[in-house]
Amino acid sequence: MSMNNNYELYKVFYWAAKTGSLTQAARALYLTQPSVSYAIKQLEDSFGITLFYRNSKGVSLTQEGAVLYSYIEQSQILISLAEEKMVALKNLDSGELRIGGSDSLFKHYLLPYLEDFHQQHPGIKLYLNHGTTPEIIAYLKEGTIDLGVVRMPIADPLLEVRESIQLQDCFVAGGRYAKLKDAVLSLDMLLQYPVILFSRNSRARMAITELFQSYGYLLKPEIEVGSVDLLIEFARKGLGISYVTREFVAKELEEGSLFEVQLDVELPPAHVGIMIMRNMPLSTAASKFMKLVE
Amino acid sequence: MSMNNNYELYKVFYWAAKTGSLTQAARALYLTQPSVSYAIKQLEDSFGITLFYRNSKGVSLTQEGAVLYSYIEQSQILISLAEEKMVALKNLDSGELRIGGSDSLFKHYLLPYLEDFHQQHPGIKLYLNHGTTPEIIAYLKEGTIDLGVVRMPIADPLLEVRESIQLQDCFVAGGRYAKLKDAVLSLDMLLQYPVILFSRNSRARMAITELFQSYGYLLKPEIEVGSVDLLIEFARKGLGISYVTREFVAKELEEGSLFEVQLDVELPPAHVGIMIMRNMPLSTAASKFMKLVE
DNA sequence: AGGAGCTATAGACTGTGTCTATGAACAATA
DNA sequence: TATTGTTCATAGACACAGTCTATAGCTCCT
Repeated sequence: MSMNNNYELYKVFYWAAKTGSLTQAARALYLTQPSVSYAIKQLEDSFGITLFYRNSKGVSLTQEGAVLYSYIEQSQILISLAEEKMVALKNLDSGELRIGGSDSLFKHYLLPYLEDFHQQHPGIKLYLNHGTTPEIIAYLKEGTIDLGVVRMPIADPLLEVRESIQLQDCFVAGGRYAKLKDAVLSLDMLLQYPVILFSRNSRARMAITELFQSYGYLLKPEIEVGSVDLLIEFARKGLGISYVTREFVAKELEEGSLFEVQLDVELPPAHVGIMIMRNMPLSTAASKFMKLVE
Repeated sequence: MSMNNNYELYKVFYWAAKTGSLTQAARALYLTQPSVSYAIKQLEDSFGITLFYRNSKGVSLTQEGAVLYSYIEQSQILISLAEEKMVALKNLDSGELRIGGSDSLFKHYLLPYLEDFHQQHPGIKLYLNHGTTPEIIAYLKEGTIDLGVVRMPIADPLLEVRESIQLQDCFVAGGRYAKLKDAVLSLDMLLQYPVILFSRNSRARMAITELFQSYGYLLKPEIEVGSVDLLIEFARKGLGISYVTREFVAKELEEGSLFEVQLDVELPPAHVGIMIMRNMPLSTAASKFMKLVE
């Protein structure tokens, strides 16, 4: 009558109808037979409708019981699927991981971790979202990505930033400037050469510009490019001296197609930070990935 | 972790997700906010997964919470539909009523009740199943019909029979035998005339044959037909004297197209019984119909 | 007749899901 | 920067709903 049913009763009803036996339903639900009997009675009383015929070999649905079952069966199946799905999400057999960052960080820093993670959890879909630092922060705040990988420092009260590895930016040149290989340049000497920098809105660009400024110099690039690859490529071709992250040109430095230009001042180190939303729980996949990186 | 959830928790989850607020969910469920908070926490703990982001203006689903919701929403909608349907069944706004009986009983006895019932409950589908008494009993036992309307007596321990109206069978003839109108015949006198009987397996036929037998006569029909309508039609056309239920030829007797042949013995009355399965609950529609007939 | 199923009922107990009261965090006012 | 009104979380107390065990009644089968 009251129609304010405990949904638990439907679970009992489902198993009673499915097995055709209150005793078997009790076994399936880890209950005793009287409990099941009681639950079914409750459900019947609440509707004012008899749902089962009771006979000596079990129970069978009445006309009305069969109607109810046609709905409840679907409903219970959905719940079972939901529970399976949640286990899968928990076990990282399924789900998604959405990361924001710059192309270069993806390629030179995150790639090995991503490969590792993907191998461990092939069921997790990876979404890599690249953009500038402000864009990444915006994505994070609107929930489009789970975490962002950017250069420090980040000072946003809504964000929690975990410092990761330290990178060292430096100036590199190719064979055309081989004479500089063993020299130690001052900043103003460097400015005699064409400099290639990353585009204006990058944090590395801002950092080095400020450094020159603090010594009273104006750093004005000859060439400005939009990707680390081009930065490397142009330096190798001898178009100028590129300001890049040393770790990102490790291969080129080793094989000798690029060499580092020594300076008489120390360049500031760059820290990579992993940003997440403060006070917001991470998805299982995201927190697992964070652990992997640490 | 345990995955042995009380399904009641999903109801709470559904409303929390739907309204985006634990407080509003509590209102919808007639609970207090802490109860809802507790329920959600339980669900989250059981999965080991955070389902909601909590912020100062309510809650919103996490990635995983949204996955869960996509399943649970459907499930809850189905349950709501089921509950609505049960109310409809209870109120007889929907459902079905399946009755077994002979054509003649449907037409001459049940019809007014059926019309009445259908007018009161237009949502109930009527299924009329005609057959012989043993067939009706079989239908009843296999659950194909809710109740059967047959002639008494019925002696089956599995059946419960409620006696309804009493019918009186009699012999009727048409104009060609007008000379018998005021006569009172004995059984052997009647046997001088062609007799028209209903088919062998009918209970009325069996009853009258036995009566003749008890007086030492053999009743052998000239014509044997399969419907009451034909019984009437043949008598009117003068093909013989028909044995029919008086109540079923009331119209013909009144308009004078048939008259009753008086006998010097009393013919046994026939009782109509409504059969249902003993110890089996009736559907709401069926029990309502039973009341209507009484 | 006896036994082995099934479901229903009675009575006792436990623990879960309630409640109230309060705290803490945040947002939107003044 | 207080003030007020939201939100959700937590603590502690309590009642009763949903369990259990034990038993009875019924039907079917050997």
